[in-house]
Amino acid sequence: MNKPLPPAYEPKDYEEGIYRRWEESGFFNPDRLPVRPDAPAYAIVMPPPNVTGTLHLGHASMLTIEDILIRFHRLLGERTLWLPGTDHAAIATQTKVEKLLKAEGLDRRKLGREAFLKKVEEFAVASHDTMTRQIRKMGSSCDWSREAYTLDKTRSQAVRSVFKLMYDDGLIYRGERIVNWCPRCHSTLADDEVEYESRPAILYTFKYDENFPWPIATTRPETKLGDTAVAVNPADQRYQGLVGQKLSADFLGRHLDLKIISDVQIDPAFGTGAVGVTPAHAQIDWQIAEKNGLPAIKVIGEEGLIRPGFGEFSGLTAVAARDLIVAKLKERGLIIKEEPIENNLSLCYRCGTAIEPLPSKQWFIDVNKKLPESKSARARQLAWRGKSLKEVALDVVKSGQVRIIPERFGKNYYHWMENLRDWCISRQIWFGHRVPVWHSKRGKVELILVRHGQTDWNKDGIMQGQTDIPLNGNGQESAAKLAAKIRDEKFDLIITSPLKRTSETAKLLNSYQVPIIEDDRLKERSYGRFEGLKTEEILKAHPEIKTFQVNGSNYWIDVPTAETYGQLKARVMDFLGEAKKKYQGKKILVVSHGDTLDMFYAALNDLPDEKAYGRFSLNMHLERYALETDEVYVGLAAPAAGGDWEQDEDTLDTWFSSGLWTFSTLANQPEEIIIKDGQLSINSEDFKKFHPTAVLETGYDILFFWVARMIIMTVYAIGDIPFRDVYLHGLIRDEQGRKMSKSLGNVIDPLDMTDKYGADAVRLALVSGGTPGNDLNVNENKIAGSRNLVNKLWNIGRYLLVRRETEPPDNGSAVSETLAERWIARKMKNLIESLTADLLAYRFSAAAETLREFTWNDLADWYIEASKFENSASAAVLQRRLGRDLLVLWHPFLPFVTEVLWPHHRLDSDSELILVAAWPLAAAYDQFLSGQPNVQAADFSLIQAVIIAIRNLRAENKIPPAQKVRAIIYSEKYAEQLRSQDRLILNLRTGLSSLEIEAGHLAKRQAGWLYASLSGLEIGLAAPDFDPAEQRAALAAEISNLAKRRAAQTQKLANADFVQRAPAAVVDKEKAKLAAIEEELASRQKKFAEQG
RNA sequence: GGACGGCUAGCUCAGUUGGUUAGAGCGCCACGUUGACAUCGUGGAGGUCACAGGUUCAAAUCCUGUGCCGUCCACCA
Repeated sequence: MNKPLPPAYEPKDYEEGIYRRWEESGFFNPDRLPVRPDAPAYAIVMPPPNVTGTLHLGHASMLTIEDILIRFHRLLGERTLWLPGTDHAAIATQTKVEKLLKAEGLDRRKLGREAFLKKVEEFAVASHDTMTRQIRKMGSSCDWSREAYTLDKTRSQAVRSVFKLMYDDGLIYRGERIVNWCPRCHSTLADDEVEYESRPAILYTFKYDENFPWPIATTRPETKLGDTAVAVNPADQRYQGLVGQKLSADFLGRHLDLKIISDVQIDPAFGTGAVGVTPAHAQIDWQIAEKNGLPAIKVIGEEGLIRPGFGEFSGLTAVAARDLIVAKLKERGLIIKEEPIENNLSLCYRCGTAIEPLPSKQWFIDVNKKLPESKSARARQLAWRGKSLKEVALDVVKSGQVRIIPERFGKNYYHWMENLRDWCISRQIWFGHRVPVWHSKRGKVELILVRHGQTDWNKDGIMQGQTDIPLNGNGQESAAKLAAKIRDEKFDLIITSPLKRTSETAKLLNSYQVPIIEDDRLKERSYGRFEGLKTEEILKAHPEIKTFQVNGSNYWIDVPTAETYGQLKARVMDFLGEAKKKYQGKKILVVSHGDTLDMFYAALNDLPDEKAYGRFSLNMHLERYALETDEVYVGLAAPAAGGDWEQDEDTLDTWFSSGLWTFSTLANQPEEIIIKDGQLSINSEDFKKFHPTAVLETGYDILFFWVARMIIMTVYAIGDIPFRDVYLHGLIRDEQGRKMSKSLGNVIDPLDMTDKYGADAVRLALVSGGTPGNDLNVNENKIAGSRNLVNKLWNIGRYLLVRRETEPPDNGSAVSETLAERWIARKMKNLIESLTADLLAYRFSAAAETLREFTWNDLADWYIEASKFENSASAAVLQRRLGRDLLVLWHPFLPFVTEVLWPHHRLDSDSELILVAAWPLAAAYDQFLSGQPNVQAADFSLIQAVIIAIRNLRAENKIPPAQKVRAIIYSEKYAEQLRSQDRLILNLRTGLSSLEIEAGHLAKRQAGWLYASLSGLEIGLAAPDFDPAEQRAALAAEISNLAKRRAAQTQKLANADFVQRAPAAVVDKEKAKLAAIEEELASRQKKFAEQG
């Protein structure tokens, strides 16, 4: 402790050791803090950084702000907890690892789920370790004993519990919806995970076919294969009267049934005013389709390729299909216009791949459903009964229970929340929380479909329908052949159409003699009076029958007097519905007919009917399906009932788990998370003490991603708010206000900076100049500037130590003897008060600024300088107090340097570590202010003014610093006061050889002297070499300036409106000002005249 | 298209409910070895508070409009 401190602070020599001492002290842990039993709790949960790599300046800024809050509240004596953690960041991490694998020539599918997850975990662990080291480097005083991870056991328990609760309350459902699909990630994305980028595109105006009445416009011709309607604006004159009609088109060989509908969302001015509606591949179209009961045809599949069933286009990428379609349309002269436009392309926010909107079966959280009545008292207080998640989440902010800082972001929050759609929470990636849903394997029905063999009517092209024709030899033979092939397959049951051709087939296929059930619903489509006729004769006689061709055969859409495809499909759906329930766990062979099986195909593959036509037309092939039953189990673990359950393949959106962060982190064991009375209950001391947390501090960029979701999830699960305040900091940008990014090469690595300038300097730079919600531009210079302040503080500390050793020990007097002491004591008292207020109000930059000003200007430049020339017995006590308090005030900002200095400055009653010192008391300075009440501390500013005036006079008149000069001050009013401080005036860089103070006015300016005037006093400096003309010119300039000010001031006071309407205090102030100006002006004018 | 933010000294930013001659840090200029600190000290220059109207006794501050920069949301079929 006694070894001398080096003249410059070297952060590297101390930081690691200091942090270690803090950690070893245990004081980061609120349980081990020496606080009063009734001390208020103060908790912040750290926004968990993603385990995707390393920390950037944004993290550093977050850590700094939170650490300032935490250290401040710890110094205030509160039971303070800062809970650290990391986020598994499902998609982000998986994408990162996939990239790394790609470099090794591997991909996740080659590895398989388990091996891949192992790789991801390895990566996550490594990056976790790097990051926690970096967090320590910044001096973060978080409680590592409570560290959490969004994917650890306790957090998993929370995730599953909340999922189950929401499922049981009907808030989580599974449904087929249009989702944002990333073909590269092979997963859905939430609405806010989609980014938009303006890209040039071509808007094609074209006709579906030559006969179609109007052209339509699109940038995505390939999706037009799935059009099911044409929409126009209801007000559009051009299409009046057409709405409601049905048209069909032959779009490059594909039959389209298009309904003409109207919708207000259609802009009549865009393109042709008519829009092809593609429900499966556009959000808006999906909504329009829902409103109008239109079918959705899925054209593009999960791989981003055109799905089977679209002829030559199938298997092409969307872009290749587009090119081909455009080329074909051109060939047929159907393209009317091609124009380049700027198109807003939606991209995956993680990998930048173009998003493909497509319908998919996913898990959703219903944000609009009314919540069941809650049993908890707190929940009733929130008045959420009968409200939706969305409404409650709005309510807690609108009512002020959760306060957003800065306030203006509240508006953004409301807007976002009000327009929130159901939240798609399932992802098709592997890394993350697996959806806690198990599907019953036992419940599965295996269906094998097969068509009957040939009959004579088949052979002759005669329409059979429900006419009962037996198999011919050919048919029997092929059935027997197939029977041999499937001889080893054990069916539980065969269900067949009762017609001969099918029941005979069924018998031939029944190698194991299982029961055969006949079912009328499996019969062929009825063709009524056309049965028994040759097909070409029918068509000749009835040209009105619509047909179209698939694979060389005609398919008939509307056949008079016969069963429609719709009716046939209904039979099939009915059969499937019953089979699902009746034949769980069974393997069933279904023997049926061409058209009927086509409808099976459509139903089982979720395809529109026309896509299925002809599927079973040619030979006896088998199609195998597993009928998914709806039997699911939702729970915290796999159901115990044996191995008949399979867990859902999907994982959860990473924000689902981080949405639970404030309370899931306050459980220490999975066992502490319990579902009770339809509410989640966290049975831990931590939860009772620290929830809701005091403040959530994070960047405004994740207000929606995270903050909003935490509010939704917590309000629901706990029936309480997650935090009282939300403090949103701005983003850290480079000096030109650009985002820091690797590609721009403008990234400042916080570690480089801490190495170079120390963590304290980096922290201070990240806080000063920043206001909530506003971005902050940072460059290295700023950090260097902060380092200078740190060094200044270091040297103030050193100087006070030197003083203590050389000065006589204190006399115990706590009453300030000198004016400078009373002045600085008053300043310090005010500082403590304003700093405390600033920190409580999250005004970090203002607080740092105030502190800096006090430290550098008031304390170092004035008080310490003054004290060098004062012989005061009270100095020792005051300086100990000042030194001690200064360090504590700076500690939240500059934890390291203050801790290094602390042992030298702490009082005997203080703790050994500044980490747990007591926040300064403003009242402690009253004792220093109590003596000599007739002298005001403010009078020190007179001395300052005199000193500055002398320095000015010298500098302006170029008197070399080395040249000592005589000085005389004339003053009626202040003579006594000035005399008491003459040592300061003589010594504080004024360069005086002697000082006389005369109680009276300067009678006449002398040649060889320089003069300066202040209100109520005159200063003269002996300058024999100086030209009096210059002095006179300076005086003249001063007079003119004063005269101008007097004129303005007089005018102001002459204004009757001002005098009448302005508050009296303001008017008085202005009057006093005028008087002062006039007095000064008069004295200058007098002098000017005398000199003349 | 909607919303929000910014525009104050060369640069980065303060400026609380309207009320001294609009501030700080960095940078710049000049000078400088007073018992801690050149990562320092002293002094200085530098501003039509984006623009145009308005309200008011009084506007950087409140209102309206415009421009530029930035961000978010919606969305382009």
